[in-house]
Amino acid sequence: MAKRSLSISDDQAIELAEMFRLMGDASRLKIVLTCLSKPRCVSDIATATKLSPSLVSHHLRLLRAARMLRAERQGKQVYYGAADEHVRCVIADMVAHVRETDSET
Amino acid sequence: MAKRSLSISDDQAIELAEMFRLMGDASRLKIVLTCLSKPRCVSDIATATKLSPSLVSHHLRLLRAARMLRAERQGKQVYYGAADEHVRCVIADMVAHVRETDSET
DNA sequence: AATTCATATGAAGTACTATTCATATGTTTG
DNA sequence: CAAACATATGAATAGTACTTCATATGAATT
Repeated sequence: MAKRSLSISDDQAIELAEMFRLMGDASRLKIVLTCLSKPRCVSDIATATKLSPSLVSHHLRLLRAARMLRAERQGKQVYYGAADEHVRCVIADMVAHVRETDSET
Repeated sequence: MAKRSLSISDDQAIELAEMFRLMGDASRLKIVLTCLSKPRCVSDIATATKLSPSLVSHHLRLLRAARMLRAERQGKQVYYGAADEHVRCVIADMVAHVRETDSET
């Protein structure tokens, strides 16, 4: 494996930052984590995160627009889950990494 | 290794989100990436990122406060680098992951 | 010690974003 | 079809954050 280069273009930086920015809000982060392991409907996400359904819906729209989450209607409910396996992995890994770092000290 | 649980406390979510938030700005992300592989002085970071020294300094203060970067004075210059090996790894991995995802499509 | 270079700090303005409340859309059930 | 439920959307507000410009601090050199 070659030495990792960390230089990126301006466009890449902006795109990358956008993904981080979405995770950079506690409400959104909790929402993402809630429906990452398995799809969850909006009201369940709201209950689990203790956020209002309206607020959850607003955030879900952003996460959906960024292709991080994917929506699927089932009757009255709409289920949200990771957009794809890769997204799931990336996010799970990021969280795991940061939690490791956090629990050291 | 047990099945990864992704549930986190409110405090953890806030702390985690704070780290993501810092990476969620293109200017800051570029700054971090610039001085991650080896310590760089402020003016070099400014040149590399095409940002004003003043702006770079402002952002460096935030990154330093969050213990992501570490400052060391050498004469007139102040060199900034990863606060520790773990931080370097976490950030490099996050970037690598996201770049993989990005280059697929 | 005065000047010059490098970095830091402070104030100000502009823009953005999270949240709430009210309302609308869409779906099922009686 | 009406009522009830789930989700989505829109407007308004309040708090925050990025950036710039001016200025200050700190270090080296002559």
